[in-house]
Order: sequence, then structure tokens, then C-alpha cells
Amino acid sequence: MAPTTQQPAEPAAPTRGKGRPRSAAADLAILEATRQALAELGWGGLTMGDVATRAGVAKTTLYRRWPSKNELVVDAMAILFDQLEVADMGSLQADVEAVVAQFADLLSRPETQAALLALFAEGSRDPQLRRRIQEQIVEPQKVLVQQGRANAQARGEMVPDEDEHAACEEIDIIFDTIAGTVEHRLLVSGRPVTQEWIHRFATLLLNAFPGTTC
Amino acid sequence: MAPTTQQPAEPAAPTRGKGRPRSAAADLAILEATRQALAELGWGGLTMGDVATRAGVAKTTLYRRWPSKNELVVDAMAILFDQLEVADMGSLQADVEAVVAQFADLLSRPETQAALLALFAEGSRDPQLRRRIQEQIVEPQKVLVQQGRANAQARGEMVPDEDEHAACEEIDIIFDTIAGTVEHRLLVSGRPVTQEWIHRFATLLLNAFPGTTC
DNA sequence: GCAGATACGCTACGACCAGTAGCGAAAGAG
DNA sequence: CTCTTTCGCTACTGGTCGTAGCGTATCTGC
Repeated sequence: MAPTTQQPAEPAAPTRGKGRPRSAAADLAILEATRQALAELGWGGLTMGDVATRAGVAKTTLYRRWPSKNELVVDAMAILFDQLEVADMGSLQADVEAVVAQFADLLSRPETQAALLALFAEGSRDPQLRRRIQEQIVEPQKVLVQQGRANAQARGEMVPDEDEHAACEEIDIIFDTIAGTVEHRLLVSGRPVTQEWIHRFATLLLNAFPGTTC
Repeated sequence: MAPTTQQPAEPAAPTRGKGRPRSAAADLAILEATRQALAELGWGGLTMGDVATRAGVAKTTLYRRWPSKNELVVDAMAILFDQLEVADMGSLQADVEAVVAQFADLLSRPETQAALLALFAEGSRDPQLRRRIQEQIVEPQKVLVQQGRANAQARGEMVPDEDEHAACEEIDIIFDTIAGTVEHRLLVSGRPVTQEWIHRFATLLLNAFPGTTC
């Protein structure tokens, strides 16, 4: 999921190479300050004025780059989702546990939770944004499932796919189950995702899906 | 989940049967107006003044019943989830399918999606709100899983629980899996939940959990 | 170097909203 | 008929988002 981020994250008026260029250092400082402030104060406590002060920047500078607080925070967080990867740990169970652990780790941070849910919420009201979310965040994550299956099949743990269409649907359902369960536990139920929980969940998951030959 | 709602939903100062009683019609109008406004405008766009206007009521009337915007919105949404019920359809599979269908039906309405996501998003920013969501919306839903298990055990489809603690954890994981998967498919992936999908999902679910004797 | 163009920091300001206070009037309870 | 409580209304405080206007700093093109 590495190539997901789009552009250098500033959707505001792009510089056109004439006068004084925008300070790249300010961008970094602002994004970092946003992450920090969000972690410390939570969404409700975070104010644009505070972010500006932390970044050593005027509040107006923030608004020259991001049209609103929402966009700023989402951009500050979006980078994090590109880090997920599925490594070949030697067995399907281990692979599933590893990727669930990464996913859970990412979603355990309160800032990430707030930013992601804000994004989803806004997306539910704006079809265009919703499409972007799916193209840039949801779909890429499915590749993880596909790759995990491919690895398992290469290791002989799983019979190869016969029906292309059925396999595709199965990937959908697996993806929704993994992502949905972890998200629900962390974002809604508000319970932690421990190593033990991951193990139990992965075991159940492998029980549920036939086609594994181990 | 019918017997879940506590009191007539007004946690504010309860009437003590002396003077003019509170208008029940106003309550309904306010809650309905809240849901509508939340779906239309999102959390940020929803204002107490607007809700009051939509409900044909003074803003002060809102604050006489609910101490803050948070409480009002939680109450307005919680009602929707009180309608879920687990009926004894004769088999565990049928019971699961029935309750999933109800849940999916509820979450299929775009207004509900928008409103619920707005609530979750805000909850991730405000710990107090988050606790209320859990107490009033999440926890009560677990009763559905408990009751489904009890029914299955009474029918002899499932062995009775031996370890209380283990059973409790299993209920947690089942609940997160069902709710999370359906929510993710509808709210994030944006794909429909058909009868056929429900059937496949329920089948997988029963595969995953041992202890069923059929 | 020297213009022109643009970003920057600063201060001040408008707009909006959560939540409160106090009033007279309305509507039930006993 | 009286007493109690709710109701709508208006006005208010405090805080935040987001903008406007200004003088200054910094870079590009010539």
C-alpha cells in the first residue's frame, strides 16, 4: 500500500514559481505540530491557533494551504496508511496475525482513529470524497488479502483458485471481515487488540474459510 | 433488544407530576429533527438552534431535557438500535441470518449511515461521548448475541457454556465480528448486503465457531 | 543588482454556535 | 381556583473558525 499518498499533501493553491516560494519546512512543521497537538489534546482541544503556535507559524499560513481544520488533520494522518505490508512469515496463520497486528497498531492511536472516522463520516455525505476514499484507501488494502492468499497457495497451504469470480468475492468477504472486526473492536467497542486476541481471531478466521489444506 | 431503553430517553430533570407535564410530542419531534439534521449536515453542521427550529420548539426546551448536544444525539441514535430483536427462527443459522438482515437493513439507509458515522467520529474525539456511546448503543447490542446463544443451547444446537469468562470473551469476539463486518461492508466498502451475502457470511461464521453440535 | 511577484507574520475583526439567565404566559394537577 | 412546572422568547457570555488588510521578508527573472 505504499504508493497511496497523492501529491505533496497541499491541495490549496499551488505555487506557480514566480515570487517567494512556500516554505517546505513550514509544511512539515505544521503537519508534525498537528499530529502532536492532536495526540495531546484530542480533536476537541486542538485549535488552529495552537497548531500555528507550535509550528512557529502564523495562523493565516495554515489557511493559505489547507481550506479547513478537517483537511489539515486528514492530510496529517493519511501518510500513516501507506505503511501496511504483508510479509511472508512462513505460514498463513502467521501472515494473517502479522497483518492484523500492523493494522491494529495503526488504528490504536487515538489521532489515527479520530482522523479516519472523520474522513469516513465526511465521505458518507460527499459521494466524490467517498469514491476517493475507496480508491485510495479501501481498494489498496484488498491487495494485502490477495497477496496473502497468493503466498499461501505458493506454500501449498491453500488450493489454487479455480473460479476467478468466486475467488474475488471471497477476497471481498475476507477483507470486510478482517478490517471490519478490527475496526469495530478498536473504534466502536473501544477494547484493545492484544496479541492473544489476534491469535484467537486468526484461528477462527482460518476455521471459517475452507480451501486451506492444513 | 426491545427492553434496552432506559427511561423515556430524557435523562434530564424528571418530571415529578405536579405542574404542567412535559410534552411527549416535543420529545419525538426533537429526536427526529436531530436525526434528520445530523444526516444532512454532519456533526459539525448540526446546531442546537437548527434542531429546535426543525422541531418547532425553543432552544431552551432542548436544554431542559438534554444537558448537551452530545447527549441529545446519542439518545436520538440509540432509539434506532433498540428495534433490533433476535427471534427464534428454529435454527442458529436462521437466527443469525435474521438478525444480520435487520442490522444491515438499519445501516443501509443513507441517513442512518451519515448520522451514525458522524456520531462515531465525534466519539473518537471526545472520551465522554465515547463512553456514552458504548453504554447506550454498543453494550446493549451484545444482548442479541447472548440471547442467540441461549436459544441455540436450549435447542441443543450448542453445548452449554462451561467457563463463564471464556463465554463472555467469545460473545465479545462474535459481536465485533458480526457488527464490524456488516458495518465495514456497508459504511466503508460501500457494497450492498444481499440475502445471498448474508447466507454466505452466516455459514462461514458458524464454521468458525466450534461448540455447535450440528 | 533591481523590479515584480508572492509568501509571511501580525493584528484585528466578523460570523457562528454552545450553553445560560430571566421573563411573562400557558397548561396541567390537585 | 391555585399552585406548580413547562414553554417560548430575547438577550447574553465565551470561545473558535476563518478572513481582511497591512507592512515586511524572500525568491525569480531580467
